[in-house]
Amino acid sequence: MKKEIKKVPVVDRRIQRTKKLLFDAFMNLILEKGYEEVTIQDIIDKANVGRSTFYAHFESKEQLLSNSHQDLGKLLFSVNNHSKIEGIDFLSLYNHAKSHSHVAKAMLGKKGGDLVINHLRDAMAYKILNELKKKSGKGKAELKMLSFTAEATAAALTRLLTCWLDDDMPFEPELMTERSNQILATIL
Amino acid sequence: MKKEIKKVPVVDRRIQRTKKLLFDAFMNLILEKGYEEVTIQDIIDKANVGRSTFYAHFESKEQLLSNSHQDLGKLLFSVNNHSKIEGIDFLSLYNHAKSHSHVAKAMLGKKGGDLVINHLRDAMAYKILNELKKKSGKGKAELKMLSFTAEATAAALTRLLTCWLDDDMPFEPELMTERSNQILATIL
DNA sequence: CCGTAAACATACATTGTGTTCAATAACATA
DNA sequence: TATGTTATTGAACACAATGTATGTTTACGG
Repeated sequence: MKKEIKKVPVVDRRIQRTKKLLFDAFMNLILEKGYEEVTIQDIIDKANVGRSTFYAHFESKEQLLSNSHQDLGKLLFSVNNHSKIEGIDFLSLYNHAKSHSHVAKAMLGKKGGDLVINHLRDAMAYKILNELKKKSGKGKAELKMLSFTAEATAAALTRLLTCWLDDDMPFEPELMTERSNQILATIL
Repeated sequence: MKKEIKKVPVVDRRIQRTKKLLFDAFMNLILEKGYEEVTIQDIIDKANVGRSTFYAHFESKEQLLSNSHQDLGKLLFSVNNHSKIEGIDFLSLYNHAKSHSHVAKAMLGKKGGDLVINHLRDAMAYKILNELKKKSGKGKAELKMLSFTAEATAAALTRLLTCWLDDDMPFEPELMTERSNQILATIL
């Protein structure tokens, strides 16, 4: 048999470099002029990358964004091994946001688009609804109002995070976690 | 004296017609393909209005939108003469949304942009913060957290409305008002 | 009916988009 | 280090939307 050992798909360094250049340029441009105003032309200019190179990797700025914000989503609340409660790990969320505040502000701040924010909110709503279902009847109307409640609560929690970021994180993650759990507790 | 009675600045019928054509076309286009996708070209095509005519009245689609959504904002919660509480008149809000559901969905639904939604949320947050200030200390940190709470609550209430619209208003305005006031009560 | 002003068609320069292609440079690996 | 592979480049292209300008036509209000 031939060498089947090296199955690790080593990513070409050029690709890593290009993607990082594009992503960093995008983040900075968002903070400069706001998500909507940033064009692909802006990005490739600032990154100093050929036009065709951009389209070799992404097909839009949305895709360039969502490429890297999936990691965020996962890291934030999908797998929280240490937490016994299977709810949302707000402390990890706030700590992670704080230690990557530059990117976090670009993605979730007021200059950023609503794409990532809404995605985060939707994911939260899904989790919350699951929790709510456990503690309630199964009537059709009741279930619908329950999902509205989940959506509203997720919106509140997301807003709390984005305000905190936009205000340059004036409180410690621990305090924000406490406040978040308070809000969550009022509806559970 | 001459006739000073008719001080009403009668708006040229052509202007009214043009603006209505553009606005209606815009609303329908939003519901068809989503706010971001709609171009000015689309709007003037569907409205069957000359390109230069559009720019004679508006300088962007955002302005075309905000032109008419100010009325909405006012009608919703700025002046509520009949309500004794100087809070937010949710019943008027939901009733108004229901009786103009086509426009309301275009402006606040998931196909609509986040421009109007965020504006509504901000206005709510402002009102809520004022209420909160009355019932709390004036410490600097305390005030800041209070404003976060106001923002979060406003986000929740706004989300409740938009979900209700997107779900084709499955409950009566009275019930939604009750739920809204419940949410508000938990933080006041 | 008439003077005014809105709407019109048209043209134009500008900018961004998305794709193609041959030439070049950087890469992984042997 | 040599070699085959692959990412990147720059240029060109067609296309669509933007925003502005102009002279003409149309419809309004008085």
